[in-house]
Amino acid sequence: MTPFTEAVLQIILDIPKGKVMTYGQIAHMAGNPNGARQVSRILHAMSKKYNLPWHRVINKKGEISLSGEGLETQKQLLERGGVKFLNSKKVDLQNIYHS
DNA sequence: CTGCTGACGGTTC
DNA sequence: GGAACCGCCAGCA
Repeated sequence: MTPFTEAVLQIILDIPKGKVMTYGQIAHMAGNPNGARQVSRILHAMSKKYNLPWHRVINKKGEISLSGEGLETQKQLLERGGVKFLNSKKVDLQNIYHS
């Protein structure tokens, strides 16, 4: 477990309900400005072992990067938290959390 | 240990 | 405005 991974997990857990963050933002805050991709890897791997709110993480366009059922699951979870959607994939950019 | 993959993002055509 | 390319490096077989 690298410090980067830990930081990423912390940040994700720290995202307030009803807000979302982009991979790039998280990576940058975790101390790795170019580690957006690693964030996605961490999400995938760690959400199985830990109970992570992975659904609060989206790409920079403000869209959900998944498709099919994953997309619907994420959408449901976000809407349940009060996040508004502009369309089936895109999240309202005002819901993006920045500290 | 080695190599491949990828829930991304910035830059360059 | 949009497609293509490249760098980044943590997991996993």
